[in-house]
Amino acid sequence: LASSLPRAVIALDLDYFYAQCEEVRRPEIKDKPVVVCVFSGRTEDSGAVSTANYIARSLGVKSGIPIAFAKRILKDNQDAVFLPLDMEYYETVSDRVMDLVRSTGDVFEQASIDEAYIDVTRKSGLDFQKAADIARSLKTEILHSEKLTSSVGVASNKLMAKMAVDAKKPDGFTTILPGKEREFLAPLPVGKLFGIGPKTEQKLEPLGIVKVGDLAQADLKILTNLFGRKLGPTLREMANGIDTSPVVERPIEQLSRIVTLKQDAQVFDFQEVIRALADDLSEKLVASHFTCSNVGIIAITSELKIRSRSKSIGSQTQSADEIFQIAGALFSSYFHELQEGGLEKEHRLRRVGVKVTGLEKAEKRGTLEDFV
DNA sequence: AATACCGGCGAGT
DNA sequence: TCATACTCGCCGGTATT
Repeated sequence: LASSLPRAVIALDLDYFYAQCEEVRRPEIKDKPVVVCVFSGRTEDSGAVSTANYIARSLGVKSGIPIAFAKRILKDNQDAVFLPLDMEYYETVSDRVMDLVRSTGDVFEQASIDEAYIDVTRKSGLDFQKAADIARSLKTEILHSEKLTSSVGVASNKLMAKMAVDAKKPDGFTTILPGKEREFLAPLPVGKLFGIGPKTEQKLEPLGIVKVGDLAQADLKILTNLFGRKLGPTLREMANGIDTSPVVERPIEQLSRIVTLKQDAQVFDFQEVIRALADDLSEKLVASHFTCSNVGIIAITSELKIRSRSKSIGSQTQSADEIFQIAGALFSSYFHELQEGGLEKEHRLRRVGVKVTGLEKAEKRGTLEDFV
């Protein structure tokens, strides 16, 4: 009953995307280490590395490390280039590429700014040679139109297509034929399976589950006890190369904005910051014709603990004032909670954010002229 | 008992 | 060493019906 019909799925991943976008607009940096940074503005080099090109990666610079650390690694490399994130530009490039990808498949699903899946079951007639040809020409088209290299994976479902993409990059091309899924996965360390991170890996290790092949045969009861009634069984399915989730273009379901404060604040004057975040979110909602029914706040403490509070509102809104009112109230009550709890330490906040969920497409409203 | 909501955690780009 | 800005999904607990 749970079996899904045979499919041909392509996963596409634009290589080291932000850094490659920077290389495209400034070709002279192509043979240098390029590091795209999110400067938090606390000090000169505070912040984290978002993406680096492969020259920088080969020297040890990777996503998530502090900018100061990256600079130390590259201190003897006089031609290393550190650039600030320019999301607007990357989004513009991404939108053009995604239009191309969308038009290549029967069904399209964008997974992130630089990743997408397409179902090509119909277009390929389930002939994997044909599916691979489609993937190959998509790669070529992206290279010609945008000068961007990409990696692709062709397989029988989204999970396996993703595992295929990850098998070889940059500029990779990997096909996993139907029936060869378990053979491909079995020798990999469990941590390489998409969805299994450090925490899950640590929980599996004491059970002697270190390879995906081990997980594929693990006891269902043990997995269910450890990971819950949904996730436990799913993990074993994944390890067997099974993934019935369809390729579907899904509307966005949440939006958030978060900033790092100039300094950790005990009782910070949040009015201004939260106002700005709320305005930004409202603008984004209006521009994308969405409304939201839930407003939340995010607080990251000095100890990097994440705290959140949220509130459903009875109706759909996209008003900056309303979002700001609710976010402000949530911060107020959060502070009161902390004071009553006497958690002095937790008072210090490093980053604060606002989040809206319960997104729905806004009814197309008449323009002002319709009313006068 | 089923469903909805909430806050925390984990994973990924 | 210092530690961004997002998005999505699941879990357990609690409230609502």
